[in-house]
Amino acid sequence: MTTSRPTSPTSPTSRAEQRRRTEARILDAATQVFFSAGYDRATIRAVASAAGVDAGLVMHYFGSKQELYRRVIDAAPVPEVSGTPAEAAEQILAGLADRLASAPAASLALLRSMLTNPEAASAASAGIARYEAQIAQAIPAADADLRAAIISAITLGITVSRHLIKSDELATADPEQVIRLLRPCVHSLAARPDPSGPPG
Amino acid sequence: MTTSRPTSPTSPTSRAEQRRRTEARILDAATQVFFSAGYDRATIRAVASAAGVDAGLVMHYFGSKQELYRRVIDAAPVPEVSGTPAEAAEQILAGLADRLASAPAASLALLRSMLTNPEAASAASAGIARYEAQIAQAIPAADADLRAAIISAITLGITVSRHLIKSDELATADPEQVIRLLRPCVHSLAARPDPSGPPG
DNA sequence: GCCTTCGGTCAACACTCGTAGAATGAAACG
DNA sequence: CGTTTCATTCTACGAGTGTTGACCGAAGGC
Repeated sequence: MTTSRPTSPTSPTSRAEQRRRTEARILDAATQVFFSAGYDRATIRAVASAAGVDAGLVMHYFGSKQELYRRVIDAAPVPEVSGTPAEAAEQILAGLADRLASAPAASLALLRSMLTNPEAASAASAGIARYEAQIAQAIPAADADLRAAIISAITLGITVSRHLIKSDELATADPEQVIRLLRPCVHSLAARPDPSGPPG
Repeated sequence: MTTSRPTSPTSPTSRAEQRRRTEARILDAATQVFFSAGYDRATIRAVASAAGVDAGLVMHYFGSKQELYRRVIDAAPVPEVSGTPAEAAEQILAGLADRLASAPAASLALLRSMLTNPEAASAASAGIARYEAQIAQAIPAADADLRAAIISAITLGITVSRHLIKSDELATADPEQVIRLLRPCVHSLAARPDPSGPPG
């Protein structure tokens, strides 16, 4: 369709460039498909169709469905958390608010796939571990790792309840109200809570 | 194998009784298979094999895979929550402690299947809604439903992180320590928190 | 201009799944 | 006894899956 100039040695769409673009397009489509369907229900043909190519090409470029999934996971970003415990807590809450307000993020894709497929689980849990490490480094407590894991689990549960289970009170709630109710929880976990706490 | 007495009108294993037993055995096997595999990865053949019968018999008795799944969900129990907010909070924490210490419960099966299959989701979310209603009735606040949903989401996130994601700090943590860290959260959600709270 | 390289498509294989229907054989009943 | 009922199994179909290899056509080096 386009007026290509075949005589040019490095044409605007050289072979290598074309390949790079197609591969990126497949990866984007795979991210979307894996998210909305989960690992098992996601099909190579669906990814190929969404990318506008043939299923065989997906296999040709990525080798296998598992390898394609691993590439998707590796490309998923991890939100940054830093500063004082209080600042970190607010960053976590802000990130959660984003996830509540907008369409579900990549982390949801990880989760759904993880719950679906045992082989996908090991690849995906690495992504969550990265997020927990981010949180843990901002918590000045001996059990920082456990606290970070709990915080991560809470945000995960909230996000899952809203976006995946849906039939929830949470699905229709105002994100800000959820955050407001959750704020003392996250802060009490990020910073050491009232030392005159309940009896053990 | 057993010395049957065919002359007896109602033999120790009459036809109706035999059918009842087989059906119950299939339902038990289905519960187990649906739990450990999720809806999609669970196969009629696996259920049949676990029950020691043929796949066709499962279809003959339950009509379809979805119908079998619905029967499994309907049979799943919901933990009771009642009393004052503080008492309810402790009951919730105790239930969570049980789920952390022992093997994953039926609720996990619901969740996994729910996340896997959209048709299974509607059947399973009813079970979670029942649990949230239990919690909400014990919370004396205008936004009791939302608070209950958040509490349910938190316990869900914790359970998922420990039993399904596994590669967590949570997977190896002492359940009591998790409960201790979580106690102020649940209590602050069940009862109204400090009225001199943070600025809106 | 010729020949290689390679992005991309097509058709097919082997497998598993849910499901349907015929076949079997023992129990219930006259 | 014969006949009917019914729990149970066997066999098979059709659809969908990941994966493969042959094939096509244009880009790129000589």
